[in-house]
Amino acid sequence: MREENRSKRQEEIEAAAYDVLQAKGYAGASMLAIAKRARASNETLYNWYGDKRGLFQSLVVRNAAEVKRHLEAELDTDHDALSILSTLGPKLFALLTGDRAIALNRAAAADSTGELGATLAKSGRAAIFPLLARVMERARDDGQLAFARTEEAVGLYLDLLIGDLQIRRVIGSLAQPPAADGARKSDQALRHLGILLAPA
Amino acid sequence: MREENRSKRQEEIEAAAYDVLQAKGYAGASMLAIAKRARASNETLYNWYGDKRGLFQSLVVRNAAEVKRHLEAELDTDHDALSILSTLGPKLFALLTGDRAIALNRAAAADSTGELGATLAKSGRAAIFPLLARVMERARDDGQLAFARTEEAVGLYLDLLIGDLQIRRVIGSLAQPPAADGARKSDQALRHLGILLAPA
DNA sequence: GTAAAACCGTATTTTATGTTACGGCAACGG
DNA sequence: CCGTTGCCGTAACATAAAATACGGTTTTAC
Repeated sequence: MREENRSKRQEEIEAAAYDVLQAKGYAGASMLAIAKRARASNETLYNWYGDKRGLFQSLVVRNAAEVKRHLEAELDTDHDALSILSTLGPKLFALLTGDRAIALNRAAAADSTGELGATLAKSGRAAIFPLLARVMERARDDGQLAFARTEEAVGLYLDLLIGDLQIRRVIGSLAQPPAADGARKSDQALRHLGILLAPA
Repeated sequence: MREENRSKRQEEIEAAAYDVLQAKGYAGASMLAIAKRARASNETLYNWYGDKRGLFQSLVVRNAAEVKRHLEAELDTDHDALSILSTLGPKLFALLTGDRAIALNRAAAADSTGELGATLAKSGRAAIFPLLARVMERARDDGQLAFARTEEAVGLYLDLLIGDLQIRRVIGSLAQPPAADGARKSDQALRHLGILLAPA
C-alpha cells in the first residue's frame, strides 16, 4: 500500500477505534468490532499495531501530538502573553474536554497495567505543561503576572480552566460542554488568574 | 445469618472487593477472586448483590454515605464558616483523592453502561454539593465572602481544592498525595477563595 | 433437638474476545 | 503480463470470567 493510502487507512482505522471506544468503553471495544467498522481485517490491525493496547497507545500519542500542534500554533505569535492565553484557553478547554480526549482517559483508566495512563500523562499533561510555562513566564517578564514558581502558576491556571471537568466527563456524568462554556470558563480563569497573581 | 453478622460480612466482602479492584482494575476484578479473598462463595455474592455491577454500586453508595457522614459531622459545629472550611478542606481532599474513591471512579470509567458513573455522580458530587453550599452561604451571611451564585462559589472552591487531581489519580499517573499536601492545598484554596470572593 | 434455610467451595455452563490462521482478491513491481 | 505481497473477510483456537448448579456443612428458627 502506498504511503499516502496507508496513512489515510490508519486514520480511518483509528477513527473507527474512537467510535467503538466511545460507544462501548475500553473493555467492550473489541478488535473485531473496530476492524469491521473500518472495513479492515483484524489481521491488519495486529500487523500494524501489535495488540490492542498498541492500537490505543497509538491513538494517545497521535492525539497528544495534535493537541500540542494546535497550541504551538498559538504560541508562536507575538501577541502579549495574556492575549495568547485568551485565545488559547477556549481551544485547550475544547481539546481537554472533547470526546476524543475523554475516551482516551477512559481507556487509560480501564487499562490495569497503567501503561496507557503513563503514556497519556507523558505525552499529554507533561507535554503541554512546558508550553503553558512559557506563556506564564512571558507574562511575568512583561509585568502582567507575578509569581514565584512557574509550576504553581500553570497548575493554578489549569485548575481554574478545567478543574474537575475531565473526571466528571470520564465517569459519564457530564456531556461534552458547548464551545460557549469554554469561552466563559477561559475568561473567568484569566480574570481570576489576574487577580490572584496580580503584580504588586 | 443474624443482622449484625450479615452487616459485618458485607463489610468484609466489600473490603475484599476494594482490594481486588485496586490490584486488578474493574475488568480484572472477577467475582470469584473477590469471593475467594473474602472466603465467601460467589453464590452469596450473587444472592446479595445481584450481579457484578450491583456489588460495585453498593460500594459506591456506601462510600458516598460515609463521606457525607464525615462532612456533616464537621458542619454541625457552630464555628464560623471559614473555620469549618479550614478543617473540612483537608478531610475532603483526603476522601476525594484517597485510594477508595479513586478505585470507584476508575470502576465507573470502565463501566460502559454508565450506570456506575451515574450512581457515583448522584451519591457523590451531587450529595456533597449542598453541604458545601450551606457553608458558603453561611460565610456570605456572615460577611466573610461575597458572591452572587452559590453554585459557582462551590465550584470555584472545589476547583481550587481538588482541580485535576482526581483524573490524574484515575489514569494512574499520580500516587495518593500525603496528608500534608491536602493541608497545603486546603490553605491555598481558602486563601484564594478569600481573595476572589472578597466582600466589597 | 431437629428441620429448614443460608452459606461455603467448587465444578460447570455459557458467553465473549484477544489472538492466530487461512482462502480469496486486489494492488504493486518488474 | 505475472508473480508476489498485502489486505479483506471469516473461521478457528485459547482463555477468561460472568453466571448457574450442587453436594456438604454451618447457622438459624422453632
